[in-house]
Order: sequence, then C-alpha cells, then structure tokens
Amino acid sequence: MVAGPLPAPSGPGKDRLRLWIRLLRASRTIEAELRERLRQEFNTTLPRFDVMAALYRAPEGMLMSDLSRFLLVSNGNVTGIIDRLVSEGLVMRARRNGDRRTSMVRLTEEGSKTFAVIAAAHEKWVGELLGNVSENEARRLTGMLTSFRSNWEGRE
Amino acid sequence: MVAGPLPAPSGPGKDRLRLWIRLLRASRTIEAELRERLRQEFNTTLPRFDVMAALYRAPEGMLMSDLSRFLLVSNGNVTGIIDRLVSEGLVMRARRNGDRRTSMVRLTEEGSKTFAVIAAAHEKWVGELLGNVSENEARRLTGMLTSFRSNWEGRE
DNA sequence: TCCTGAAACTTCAAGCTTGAATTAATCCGC
DNA sequence: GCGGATTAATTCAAGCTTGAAGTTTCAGGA
Repeated sequence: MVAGPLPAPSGPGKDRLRLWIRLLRASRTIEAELRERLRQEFNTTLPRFDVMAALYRAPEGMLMSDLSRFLLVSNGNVTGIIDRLVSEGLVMRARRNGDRRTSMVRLTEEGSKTFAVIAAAHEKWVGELLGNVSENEARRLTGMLTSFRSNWEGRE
Repeated sequence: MVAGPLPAPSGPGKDRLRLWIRLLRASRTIEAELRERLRQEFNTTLPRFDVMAALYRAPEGMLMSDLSRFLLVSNGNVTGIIDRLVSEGLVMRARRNGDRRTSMVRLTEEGSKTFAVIAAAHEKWVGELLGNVSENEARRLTGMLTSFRSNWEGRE
C-alpha cells in the first residue's frame, strides 16, 4: 500500500492511487515519529494516548462502545487498552448507571494531569513535524481532507 | 491522536494539529476499508499486500533490509510476514549471492499472478474511495503531501 | 411473566508491530 | 591472517488489532 512503483504509473485513476500512497506514507512517517517520542519521553504508546485524548474531552466519561466508534477501532481492542490504563491508575471504570451492561470509563485525576502534560508536548511535536506547511496551507489541506472523507465514510 | 476536541481548538499551531488529525482519520478510514475488502475478496491482509507490491516492482528480488526500509516497518516485522507468504507459496527466499548473511526475496510465479489480480482490484477500490477527489485536486494534494514530507523525513 | 432478540462488553486466536537481544557473516585496520 | 566493529537477518516478549464467539443484561411483545 505504501509502495509507489518506481516507473511512475500513469493512466486513468493513477492520480488517486498516487494520492493514496502519499497520504499513507505521510501519516505512517509522522505516526512513527510520534510513537517513538511518546515512548522515549513519556514511556507510553500511541493507542493509550488516543484513548486518553478521547476521555479528556469527556470529563463525565464515555462508554466503551463510544470509545471504539470514535477511535475507529474494534470493541475488543479498546477493552485491552483500557485494562492497561486502569492498571496504571490513569483510567477508571465506573459501573454506576442503571444499565449494568455498560461502564462509564473516564480519566482519574492522575490520568488527567498526566495527559495534559503529554498533550502539550504532542501538539508541539506535530507543529514541528508539519512545520513546512504554512498555517494557510494547513487549513486548505484540512478542508480538502474533510470534504472528501465525509462523502463516502460510513457507506459500508 | 485521532481525537478532535469537540470544542474546536484554536490558537497558534492548532491548524497543524487539526490537519494531522484529519490526515490520520482519513488514512485510517481508507485503510480499514481496504483491509476489509482484501480480507473478504482475497482472504489476505494489508501487510501481505504491501510486501507483495514492493516485490512486484523488483522482479530480481529484494533484500529483507531493503523491504523494511521501503515499507517503513521494522526488520523483525518483515521476517514474519515473509515467513507467512513463503508458507503460502507466494514468495521465495533465494540464498544465492556471495554474501551469506543476506537472502534475496522475490515473488514466485504464483505470487506474481496472484498479486496482479489483487492489485487491479485494489486500484479500482482506491479510485472509488477517493472518487470525490478530482484528478486535478488529487495531483495538487499529492504535491503538497510530497513537499511537506520530504522536508523533514529522515531527520532523526 | 416469559421469551426472544438486541445491545454492551469481554474473551479468544491469529496476525501485525516494535525495539532489544542474538546469531551469523563480512569488512577492515593492523 | 587476526580480531574487533559493522551489517543482515532472526528471535523474542510485550503490546496492538481484528473478527468471531461467548456472556450478561436489557427491552418489548405474547
């Protein structure tokens, strides 16, 4: 998927394929860099960061199913990540509302403080890594990505 | 990482963060769709497809280390994927040149034929999934992504 | 009430991924 | 040649990820 044929492909549809390859390479490269820094600087991982970021926006907590929908990952996946975050004392499961199937998951106080620190560094890193993109260009690119995505996402 | 705060963030540097979040969501969404189709239609996986795509462009074969560099994944990772592809008869290891540490890896005849079929479907899918991006816009986006990436990639 | 179906999670096996440690072979300065 | 550094690949433990199967709980109609 990441492969871009050296003899550059041409023909109908090739431009979109090339776009996809670039998109994927760009996001993989950035992702790898962020993962490495999270590990080195904070001894954590990208999935944990993602989960904590989602929970940080929801002080009242989230259902497991909301989390997996929001993060675009499977149900079982979230269970494991939350398990680990709970064992680290950063997240808590609160079995509190009427429905005993569900549990509200949220950051502990420590989790919230920890995340705030990591998030600040993360934002700085992203700023650096995308430093050659002007703010204007960033907004334009964002717009393009948004519009194309919303047009087909969730179809199947 | 995928999270985009609901109360949209603002302030210096937020545009780049937002761009990164969009980029990541877009590529994850497309990736998930492609993975699902590869599984359903061809009973294969994205990593296997990536490896085969790289090998398809190199009929003479590739070293393991070339593969991992090209695909932006770790060394040990490639070993496992190649092991599985070999056991499926799609790839062969040829320990042939002077250096006995290395082995040239390449598609078998069956692997090559199989890949050609899958790649055609894959290209069609990408064309569909990015259908709302005009060819022109695709070229523009590709250009932006290329330039920004090449400016910092490989720094550390 | 009881029963059937749906919903929210968890569990599980298989595969992917990483970074670190290990093994094997080559290179190169002496 | 010898011997230490380098390079190529594999192995390993830990964690991530998926899709499928299983468990518990809830909801709504007969």
